[in-house]
Amino acid sequence: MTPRQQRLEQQRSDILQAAASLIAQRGFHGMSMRDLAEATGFGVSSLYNYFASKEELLAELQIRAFETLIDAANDSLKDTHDAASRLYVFIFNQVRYFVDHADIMRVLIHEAAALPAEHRQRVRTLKEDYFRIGRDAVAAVFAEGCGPKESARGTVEPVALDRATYSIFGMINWVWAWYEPTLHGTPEDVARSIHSLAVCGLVARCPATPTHDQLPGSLGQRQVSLLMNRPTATK
Amino acid sequence: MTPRQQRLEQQRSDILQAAASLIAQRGFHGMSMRDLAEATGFGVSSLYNYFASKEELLAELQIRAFETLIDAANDSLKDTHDAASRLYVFIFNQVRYFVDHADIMRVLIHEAAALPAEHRQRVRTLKEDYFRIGRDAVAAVFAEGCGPKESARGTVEPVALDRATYSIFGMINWVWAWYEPTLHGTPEDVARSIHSLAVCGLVARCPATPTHDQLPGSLGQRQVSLLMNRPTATK
DNA sequence: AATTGACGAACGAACGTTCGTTCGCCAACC
DNA sequence: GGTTGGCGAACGAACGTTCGTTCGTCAATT
Repeated sequence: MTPRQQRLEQQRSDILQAAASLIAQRGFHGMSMRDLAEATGFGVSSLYNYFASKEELLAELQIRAFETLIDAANDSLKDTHDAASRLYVFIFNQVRYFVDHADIMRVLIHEAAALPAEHRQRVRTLKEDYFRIGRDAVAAVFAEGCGPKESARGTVEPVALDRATYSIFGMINWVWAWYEPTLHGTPEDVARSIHSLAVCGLVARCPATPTHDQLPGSLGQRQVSLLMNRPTATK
Repeated sequence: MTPRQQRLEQQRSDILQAAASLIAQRGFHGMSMRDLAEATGFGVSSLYNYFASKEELLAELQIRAFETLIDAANDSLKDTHDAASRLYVFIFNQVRYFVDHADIMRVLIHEAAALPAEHRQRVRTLKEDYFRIGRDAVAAVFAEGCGPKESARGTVEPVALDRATYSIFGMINWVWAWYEPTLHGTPEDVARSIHSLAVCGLVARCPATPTHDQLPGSLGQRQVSLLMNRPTATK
């Protein structure tokens, strides 16, 4: 990659990052290209040297973010094998992504509908891929059970599995709406709370569940790449 | 209330309902007053006979909706006393509201930031009221435990309680993003899945928890008033 | 019972502003 | 010296809002 292309790519990333921040605050329709120009230091028209249109910009933002998130999840999961821990890793991966890139995550959650029809399908596919990863992790916990042998095993009704998976996604995704580092503990605390709720609920004591001490709590050491660096760019 | 005022109130409600639908689809900034005029059959300028501005309209929409939701929750809870059932009732109340008024709920979740500063405080207060209702229900389950006596009782760390409550809200609030009646079962199914996850988690068996058969499953018979009827107007 | 007049409710047209986007031109770099 | 990346100016369209006006309705006055 020539330095020329590198510079271009860097500035595309900067613009996307600024756009994410503005869109997170005001919504896609609430951000104007003039706002974005001011935030990036470019002139309005210069932005069109990097993105064909405002909608293309949104599409690229969402696609990159989802791909980064999916890759990070796969990467985190590849060394963990027992069901409960895998679920924790999955949860923590996304919570961490949230905390590091709150703006982007907010855009991902809010502005799917603002995409032009052509790009919507691509994002939907990515979203389904991501959902499947989460659902597999949930299904494994379901199937394995947490108790020694007395707990129920086997398959679950698919619809119920979907509902449970969506609910767990809900816990994670909702983090953007409330999490304040100074008030609500570390990202690890949040991930543990969610994981504990998902596996054991509010009240149950689930003896065979790995204590959270045993879980890969320092997962965060491998820093997720800056949002906009595609996986190929990080190695 | 004169028929004159009644008619006016009715049309205000109609406009708000139409606005909710449009805002749910396109976001607040994505809906123009011309869109709203077309959807309601009014001329653009006539809308200003009912609302002072676009922002006032959003504020009124959110305030009415929250008040309706809070009243419905309090109403549903007043006859239920054991902790687990109260949590179920709370969950189901909101899930039902979701299913009946998906548009409004979506606006409630997405467009809080689009409010002018003056109205934001009012909505925030309502939101905090509602949060407290949910947190009390969660705290009671926490404190009471579900098992006979071997389960832990007593108070929980407040921060952990908040995290758990927010997570449960997350499950409920995320319903808007995925629930499709033809795919995912009845609203009762959804509420039961969430309640089960909240109380018992994915795998634990929690003997003393009331089976869902015993829970007020037919809560839905008392239909929540149409969104826009303020509590004072329903009696 | 007919006339009047005040008023609520609707409208189309137009306001000034801001929107996303395009164009032509200029400076800097290979 | 051509290519790239930058800009201000300008575009038509759409934005939220206001304005002057009209047209029923209905109570009070004749």
